[in-house]
Amino acid sequence: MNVFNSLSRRVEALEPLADNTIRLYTCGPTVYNFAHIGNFRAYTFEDVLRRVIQFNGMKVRQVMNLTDVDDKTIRGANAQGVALTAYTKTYKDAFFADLKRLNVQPAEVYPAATDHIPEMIALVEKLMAKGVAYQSDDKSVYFKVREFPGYGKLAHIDFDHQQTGLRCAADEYDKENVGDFALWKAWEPSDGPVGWDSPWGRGRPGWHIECSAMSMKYLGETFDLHTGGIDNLFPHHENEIAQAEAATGKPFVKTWMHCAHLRVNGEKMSKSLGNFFTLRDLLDKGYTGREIRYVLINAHYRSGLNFAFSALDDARKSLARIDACVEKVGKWESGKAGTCAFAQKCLDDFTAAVNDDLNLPKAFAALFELVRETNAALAAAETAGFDAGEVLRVFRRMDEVLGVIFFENEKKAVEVPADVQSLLDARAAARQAKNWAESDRLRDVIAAAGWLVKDSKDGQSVSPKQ
RNA sequence: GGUGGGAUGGCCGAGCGGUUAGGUAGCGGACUGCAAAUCCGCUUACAGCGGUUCAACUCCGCUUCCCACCUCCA
Repeated sequence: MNVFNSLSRRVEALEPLADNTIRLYTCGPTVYNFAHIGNFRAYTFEDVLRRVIQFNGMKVRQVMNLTDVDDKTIRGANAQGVALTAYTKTYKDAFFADLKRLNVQPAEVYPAATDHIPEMIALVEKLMAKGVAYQSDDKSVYFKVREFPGYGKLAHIDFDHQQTGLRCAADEYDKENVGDFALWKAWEPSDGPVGWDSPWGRGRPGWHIECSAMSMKYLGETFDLHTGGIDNLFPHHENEIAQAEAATGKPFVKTWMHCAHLRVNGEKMSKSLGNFFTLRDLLDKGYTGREIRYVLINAHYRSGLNFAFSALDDARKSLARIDACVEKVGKWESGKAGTCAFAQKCLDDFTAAVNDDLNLPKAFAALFELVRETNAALAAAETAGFDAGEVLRVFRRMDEVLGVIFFENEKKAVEVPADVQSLLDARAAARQAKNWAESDRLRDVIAAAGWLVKDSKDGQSVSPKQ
């Protein structure tokens, strides 16, 4: 399995540092609002990543943090006059519900920042002791970027040739150097009741320290893999490296992976453009989690993904075609047991694709090749004699990574209502009598009731109209 | 100003120095009482201008346009 490492900027083999287990830290949500589909591109990318690792016979220990204390959560809680924990709980619960709708496998650990304040304070103390952090006149504690020689190695930025403060007010804080970042933020009146006591006075942790403290707690001081959206590469991940490596003197993370942004109709998603969608927005429009997942994972994670509703419509049709094929294979009982050459070929192509830096579009091409070959073989049933069980096994194997074929939590069992069933019975009788006019009329009636009738040699079948 | 990534057929979206990506849409045919589904075939795209090469969508240069990051947005 090969992946692109943002640190080396090369495709490298991903091999566990220990125990045949990939220790994976994935930057999670700030729980101040419902997550949007851009966020979910990152989470589905990480889900596919962990699935491919497992597909290759390795184990995964994934940690995803929940940032439940920062400017936005504090502002939101205080604006509503509720406790921070009560405010964030709504969005934590919503987040997990959304992940489930997208068939994202749960991480092994979901640590919340507010449950790890002591660990963060301990890490800051360590950095103070090493002389790479200082408390300024504003009582906040900052990391001294100049004291960490490797600063910029992830983002590949040469800070001697940067114009800083172009986008952000540089005079906002009382820092020695504009690049220095907050490890501990001193309490301010606007924080209201939110705050923790520390050796530096009341305050709260900086954002970056949370990930360094929690990742090292659950994964060790050096671990395999750390991921997030490309926007996290700098400064967040750069700062995590600085904090962790300055504290431990050891390499922090071996491999970094970042996914590109999602755009909507070619533009950055933003509320002012009116193209800002939460998962809930799309579900309300009638799209399913399965269809959304299909769209999100059907582009290479390092390429910008241009999201459009037409893509969801295409996804619906593509999935229906896969479903139809899988259903037919499931019903097909071939006498021939053993191997299936075309299925094996498709699985080989699929495996090569996912192991080539998670090339999901290519993997899907292998899946559709299997669909096409299978349909062709089924159409030529008498002479085919392939092993249907083998084909089904390959579909299942592929779905270990894709998670869109056997999407059980949304492929609800189809129950035909009694009134539709009686119409079907009447239609069957009409067809028996070759009364085509009545047969067609009943088909229309059934269609009006929301069901699609198909005729075949074996009689009629119905499925809910999409 | 600095850095990085892009511009592929109606739409989405891979890829590689010469061999079909794939999906969806469209067209024609087979099958079907008619549909639907399925199968077969077709429609042969790589921003523009130069250059390298026997051969470039794929390498190099320039131009145009887009996106991201440059200190707390996945």
